[in-house]
Amino acid sequence: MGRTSDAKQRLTTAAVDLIWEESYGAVTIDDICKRANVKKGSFYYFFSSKAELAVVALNQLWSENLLPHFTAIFSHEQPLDRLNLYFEFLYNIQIELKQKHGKTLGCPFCSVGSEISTQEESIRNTIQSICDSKRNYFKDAIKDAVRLGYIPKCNLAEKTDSLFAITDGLLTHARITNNPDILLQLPSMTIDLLRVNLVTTEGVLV
Amino acid sequence: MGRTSDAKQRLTTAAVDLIWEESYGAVTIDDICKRANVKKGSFYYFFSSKAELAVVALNQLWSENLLPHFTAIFSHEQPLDRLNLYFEFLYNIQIELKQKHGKTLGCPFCSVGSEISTQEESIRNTIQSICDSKRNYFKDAIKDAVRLGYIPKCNLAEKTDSLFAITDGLLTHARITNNPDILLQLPSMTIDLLRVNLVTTEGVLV
DNA sequence: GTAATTGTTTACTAGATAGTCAACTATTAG
DNA sequence: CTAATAGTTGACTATCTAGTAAACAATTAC
Repeated sequence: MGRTSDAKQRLTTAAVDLIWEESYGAVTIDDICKRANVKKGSFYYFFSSKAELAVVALNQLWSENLLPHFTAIFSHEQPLDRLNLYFEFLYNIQIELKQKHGKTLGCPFCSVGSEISTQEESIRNTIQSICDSKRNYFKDAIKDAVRLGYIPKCNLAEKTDSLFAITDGLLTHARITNNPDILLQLPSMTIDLLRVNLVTTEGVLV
Repeated sequence: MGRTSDAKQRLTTAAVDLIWEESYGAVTIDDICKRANVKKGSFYYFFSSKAELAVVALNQLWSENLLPHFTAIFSHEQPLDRLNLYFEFLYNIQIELKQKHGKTLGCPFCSVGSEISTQEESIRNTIQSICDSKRNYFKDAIKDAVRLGYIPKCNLAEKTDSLFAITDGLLTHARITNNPDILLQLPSMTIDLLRVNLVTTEGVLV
């Protein structure tokens, strides 16, 4: 009962948009309110601080906007196909964002995480747990690729870390250089990084 | 002639310290002045804005604090040794910073670049050119490793990008997880990434 | 010494920003 | 209808922040 509203939703959407495009520190509560068409009094009705909003917004970006794609992509049977589809997905996002904003925005979790990890522990924890979720999709794909003989046996944790690091590193460089095209190298980089057995998988890879 | 002072130097040092530890956006001109023991009037005598100071500070961090180490490390004859020495150097920096601040600070160029690349073009350009310089040390090492037969022929630009991305990606994750130890995987990751011919280089590596 | 140059200090303004509060509005259960 | 609940609004305060300006202090060339 009581009055209903989607103001809270508008605030989280506005927060993600603005923070992804600019940065956590550059965006003020007033900015977010203006973008969401919400008065500041209402902001404080729903959230007690920018950090609290950011935690909700980042979790929502992950679970509502990205997780469904991860679920779909990483449910493919061929583990190396999963990775290539994921790389394509990443690239398409960056192209879309660049068309919209004129800027390559990279990964919001990386950008925000790198920005405020030393300051806002609540946001750091949020991002760390999102990273863990992503990491597991990589890990399972690599595990399956080993099991199916596409790549040699290896230190699973280390391979996962390197795959994760190379994607986030490239996304960061894409943002810094405002150039999404370096992401196109990901499939080929991954073949080397995972020491993919090209003979065995000639038919599987593109 | 005229009065002499090292206030400008104190300001750039303070700026690097604070921005590396926190973020560009979280640090105010007042913060930098306080840390440097410089009054704000003097700040504006030397710089016209925080962005201008940041450009000078980042360039100085690179050319005075880091470049000498790069020059020393990457002048080694064995290209794979150069990389391993560099990884060790990176790790030692992060350990030192963690002992000092209790936090793993990662790469300042990545953090700041990721934070403000969509906003302050002058800083973006500064960081991009520093990245290019770093990239060339990697590139030369890889080129030499190919020439000396330690790694197979490859797309040099792509290999350089992946090596650069994996180091910066790991540094970013180290900051986000406040854990420098993942950097210890870099030598082993690089062996896979470069498809190092272990038979040929058995004596060279480690 | 003194004039020119270089750097310092203090006090100031204007505007941005976070955060509060009390009055108001809409919705629904009963 | 009405009372409880859920959300909205606008005006307000206090503080922070960027940026300015004019007087002052130190250094050196002459």
